[in-house]
Amino acid sequence: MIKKEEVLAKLPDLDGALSQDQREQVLASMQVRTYRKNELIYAEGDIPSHMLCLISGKVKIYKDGVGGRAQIVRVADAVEYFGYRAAFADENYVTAAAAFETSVIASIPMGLVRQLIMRNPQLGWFFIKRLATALGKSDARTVNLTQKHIRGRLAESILFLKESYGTEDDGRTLAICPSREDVANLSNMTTSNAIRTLSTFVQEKLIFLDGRKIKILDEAALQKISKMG
Amino acid sequence: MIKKEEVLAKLPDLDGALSQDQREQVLASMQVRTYRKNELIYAEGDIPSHMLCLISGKVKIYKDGVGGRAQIVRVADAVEYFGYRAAFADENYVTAAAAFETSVIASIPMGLVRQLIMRNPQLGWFFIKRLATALGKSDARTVNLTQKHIRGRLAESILFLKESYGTEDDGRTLAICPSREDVANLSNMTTSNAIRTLSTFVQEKLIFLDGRKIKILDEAALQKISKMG
DNA sequence: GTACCTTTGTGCTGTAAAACATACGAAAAC
DNA sequence: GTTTTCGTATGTTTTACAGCACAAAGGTAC
Repeated sequence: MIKKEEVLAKLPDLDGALSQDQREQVLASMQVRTYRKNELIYAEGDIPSHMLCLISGKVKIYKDGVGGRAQIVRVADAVEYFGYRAAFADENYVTAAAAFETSVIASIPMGLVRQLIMRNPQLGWFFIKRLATALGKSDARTVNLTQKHIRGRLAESILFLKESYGTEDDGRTLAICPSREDVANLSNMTTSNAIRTLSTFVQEKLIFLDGRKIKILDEAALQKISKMG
Repeated sequence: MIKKEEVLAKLPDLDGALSQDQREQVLASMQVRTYRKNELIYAEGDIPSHMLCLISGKVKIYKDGVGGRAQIVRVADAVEYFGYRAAFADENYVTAAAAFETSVIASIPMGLVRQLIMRNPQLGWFFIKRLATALGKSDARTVNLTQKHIRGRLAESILFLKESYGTEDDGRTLAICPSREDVANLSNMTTSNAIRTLSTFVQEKLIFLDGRKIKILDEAALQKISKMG
């Protein structure tokens, strides 16, 4: 069982935007839950009643496309807010979210978030910045996934995972251990091709694989492959 | 020459968020310019000093990808604000914008926009909603462009153009006349394939072509093709 | 332990779409 | 008025990749 007090210490204060009073309001109405590995956090079509905050763990946000193939569109790392886009756009969720690994997530009623934004322009600015950044990334992703060839997409995904989740102490082994299917869903390819192309990367000494662990051996080369397409 | 007074009448007041005072501030610092067909409005890497408002005309926002192939990521129709994402995200432009056809565009200094948002939460909310909606569309676009086959992508683009720009009085002829290259850049395909696939759509009586004019003959079928992939 | 299932790895085949080639009419440049 | 350029159109070739099929390895249940 996670105690709210423990979360309290970790909860980011939305870019310093909240007053002590508002902060307490948020804490009072906040719920905390733990999700197991691969557990669904919300599904496509769900009503986005709460904003979520990833206290610890890792989360993938994905869309199911044609023929059941999933595409991971975003990921969240601790500590980070997520799951608010649909509510702001006045839509139901068009994506689903699931835990990459065991994750602790706090939820805050969207109604309260809206109230706070209306009283606190700095908080509004916080979300404007986050949304604008995410939109830029999404646009870049659209072009990368459509125009790059399979090797370029895989190289990009590996760098994306390093960027998003960081590395272990050696600075080269990715902090996340995704299944081959997750890699495929990030890179817009079939699992077969993710496995195959990872293998050729190993042969070319670009990466080293140990089960699901991915160690980057030649980042410069990966960047080149990613850039060239 | 366009007079500011004419623009004034058309300028949307940002969802009714502005006070009369703020409105006048905007008008005082606003610049208006006309862009010719295909003229560049801003380029990738430019510094986004101004927010833009499309008073009349049509605009495409696109990214140049691998091998000089462009991908249209968004379009703007009159009257609509655009070109603010990069400034909000504190980045230089990662996209370029050009006029589909002759367009009149007003520009407002981003500094003023930021000031107004900080004083006016409702204005912040206006942009949060717009950004959140755009992000949802961008995510959907990512999946559609990557997973659908060429016919599905083309069908989707035709419906997207109808959605975005509407039709002539007959309710079936698209209000925009894009070049085959524009269609290709919307649909993530080569110009050759855009031409070829448009031709087969004509043969199948789904659409009728008259130069660059596109008339939708069987919207239900197009929707089915778009959905199936 | 055995049985079962999931994940991973590899080879083969068919095909969608890019690349290439070529042609033609219309607009633009001279 | 001629030439050049550009947009459109269509046929052919090549290739990257998805879709199997199948085997091995690792987990989990009993």
